[in-house]
Amino acid sequence: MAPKEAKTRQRRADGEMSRARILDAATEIAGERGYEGTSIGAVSAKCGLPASSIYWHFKDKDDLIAAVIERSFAHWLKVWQLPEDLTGRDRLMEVAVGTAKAFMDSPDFLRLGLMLALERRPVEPRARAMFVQVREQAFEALTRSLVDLAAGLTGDQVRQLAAYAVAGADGLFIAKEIGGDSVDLVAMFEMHGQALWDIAQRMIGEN
Amino acid sequence: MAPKEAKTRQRRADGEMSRARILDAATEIAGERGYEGTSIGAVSAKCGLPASSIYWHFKDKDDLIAAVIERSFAHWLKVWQLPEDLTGRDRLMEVAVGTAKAFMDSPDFLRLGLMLALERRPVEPRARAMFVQVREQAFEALTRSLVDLAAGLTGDQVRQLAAYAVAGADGLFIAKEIGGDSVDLVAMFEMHGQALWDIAQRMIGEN
Amino acid sequence: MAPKEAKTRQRRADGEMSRARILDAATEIAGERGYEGTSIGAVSAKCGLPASSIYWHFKDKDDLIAAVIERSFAHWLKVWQLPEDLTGRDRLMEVAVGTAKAFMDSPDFLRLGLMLALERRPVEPRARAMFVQVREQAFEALTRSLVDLAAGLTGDQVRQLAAYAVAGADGLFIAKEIGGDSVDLVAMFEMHGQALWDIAQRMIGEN
Amino acid sequence: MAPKEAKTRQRRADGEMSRARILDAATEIAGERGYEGTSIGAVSAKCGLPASSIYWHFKDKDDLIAAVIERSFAHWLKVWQLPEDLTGRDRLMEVAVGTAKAFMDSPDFLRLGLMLALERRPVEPRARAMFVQVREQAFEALTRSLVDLAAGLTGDQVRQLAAYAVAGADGLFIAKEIGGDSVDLVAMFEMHGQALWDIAQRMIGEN
DNA sequence: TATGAATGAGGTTTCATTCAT
DNA sequence: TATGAATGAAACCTCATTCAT
Repeated sequence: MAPKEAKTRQRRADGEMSRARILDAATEIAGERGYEGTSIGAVSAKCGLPASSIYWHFKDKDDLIAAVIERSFAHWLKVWQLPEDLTGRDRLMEVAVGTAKAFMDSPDFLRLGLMLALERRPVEPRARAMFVQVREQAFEALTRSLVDLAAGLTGDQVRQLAAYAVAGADGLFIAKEIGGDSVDLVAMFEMHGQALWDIAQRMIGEN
Repeated sequence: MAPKEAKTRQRRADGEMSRARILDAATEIAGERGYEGTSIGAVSAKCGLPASSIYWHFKDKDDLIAAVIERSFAHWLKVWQLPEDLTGRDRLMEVAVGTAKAFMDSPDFLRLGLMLALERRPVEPRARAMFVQVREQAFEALTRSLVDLAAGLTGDQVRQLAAYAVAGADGLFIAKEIGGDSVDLVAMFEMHGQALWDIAQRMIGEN
Repeated sequence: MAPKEAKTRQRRADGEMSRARILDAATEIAGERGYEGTSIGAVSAKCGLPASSIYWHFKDKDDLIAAVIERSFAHWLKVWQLPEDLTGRDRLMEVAVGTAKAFMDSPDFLRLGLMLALERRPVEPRARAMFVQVREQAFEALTRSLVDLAAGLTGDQVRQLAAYAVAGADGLFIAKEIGGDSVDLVAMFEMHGQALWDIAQRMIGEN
Repeated sequence: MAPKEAKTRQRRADGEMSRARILDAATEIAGERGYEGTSIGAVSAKCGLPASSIYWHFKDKDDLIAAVIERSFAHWLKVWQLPEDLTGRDRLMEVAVGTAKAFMDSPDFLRLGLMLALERRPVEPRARAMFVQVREQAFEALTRSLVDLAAGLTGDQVRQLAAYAVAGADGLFIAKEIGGDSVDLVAMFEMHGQALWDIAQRMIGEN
């Protein structure tokens, strides 16, 4: 049905601002309902702009969700700071706890990303490719950081360690999503940090 | 050209078989595309029965997907056998490797379940509730098994350990889903088993 | 969806009783929702018999609703007794009040009938024809009775009077349906009886 | 063959006109077939706009039918003019005859309204509420007019008279709907006017 | 820089009905 | 005397998208 008059009539509409409003709405909805669950109509209703305006700013739905991922990742990188020199157990634990807090602070990015990552679609959305790609970037950064932590490990071992670190983080995020308040995410991440440290030490010892 | 599977019009009514065919189709599609991505039309096309017949066997889409989860979980439990007495490092590693293999053998159940678990919908699908519930069952079973492994741990510690075990498994599954052949799931699960063992030992030592 | 096990398992099912159960359910639903609003599925759910059983007892939906009208009319005739000799004002008022009570006692028949009567469908349901026909019977009976009341009126005048009597009754029924408890149907019918009496007297005077 | 009405694809967006076309089609169909009998598909076919366009202009079917009632009532009020001062028998007869003519001129409004009024649905359509409401307005107006006619009546008596007037009108409308050309609606309404006059006089005399 | 209106495809579900048993 | 299962058509409605302004 014809949308009722928008509450705040935008005189002299500002393109950037409209784009941001659309992205805000799409981020929220997509973070909760995934790709298919995010309809242009729902985004339009949430941001107050007509659906056709969304198509002025974004080529199509795929483009919109990809932009959501892109912006969310940039935001995420601001929240989750990985130190250049990840040396020593204490630094590792700091990063672990920081990751837990970043997850709790802005879970939408990872929730949407994981939903996208799990789907197997005939034609893969650009958004999924984008998530996998930015995730890869994060993985590379983590790998570089871990080199400092675990001098004495082979490149393969470092990568395996990084993969395990990421997997654990994903899994703990899901645990928190399912368990809600009953899950102490910080404690779980401390456990994870400890596990990573132990694994690294054992690897070094075995080399 | 190879002859199309003869579209044997089911004259002889065989409800159980039809139900199974519908569930087969729905399991495959939902495992790949998630809840929203699974359309009744697609299920109908895949199983050969008209959409209206699906509604003879299932009340609605929600009911169908919930049935998919239910049956997939039963199947999963047959593939993934948890020993009653999980004692010693070797047994733990066996379970870890077994889990890896079970994941590779039938990934649809967990893929669909995780997609459901991640979604935040205005009205929660029964299927999600069902997944969370069967997952809880699995968690309880694991907790019971771990008691044998780690005599000397408090109940809270065992539960934390179990939660970490499950989270790691989820995360590694996702890593495999994203990374495909480049991920050696068995090796990763061995690492996870080792990590769990280390954590348990450390906890016991600290008590 | 496949209907859940019927509560009372009918061993040695009795055809007449099944038919009656179906008619009971259909009468209730059709009396509330009209022809289109009455679905075989809803009747099936209400009477506990599968839809296919309804087709064993009735040729099609049209046949079912026609049977509802037929049975309801028979029931109505039992409740609403028109005396053979409608002579004098008192008798007229008795009939008026009796009609009011009959309406309140079993409103389903007239409600469904009027809904059917008002509809203009490309192919007219048998049920509508049946209602119009039984209504015609009632009209004829009333006309015969009124002859006694109003000796001195021409045939045309009697028929006009009967038509006005029926119209008033219909209208008052509708007023009660819309107004509910706020309408005193008996009082309104007493007014109607008085009006008919006045009209008849005036007609006689004018002849 | 006469050329089909050129299917002038409305390139130039003219919302008001489209809305009117939809309402025209819906009014005609709903006036003949009632709420359930009015399918969006049929309205779409009749007005030439795709079904999805109907949903641009109206939230849902309920909204559409309610709009039909609203517009039909406005139209009805233009055709049926009730004088402010309804004094004297002649004025009353004029109104009666005017009502008969208005019914014959545009029967759709009342036919649909009565069908809606008779239905008892689990969730009441907005259209029914709207009909009952506009009918109430008409009733109030009539009550006010009758005050002039019957000075000397109590408020309750005037309301009862108005209710009887409305009921008679409804009933006569139905008689015409069923009887068709065999019913002389104007003559019947003259009878009704006379009856109302007699009742009023009798009431005044009795007070 | 935007948007009102439109549109065809497809979504879920219900419909009346049939048929083999 | 029934009924489980099936079925095509059609119901209501939402979808992503386009286009003229």
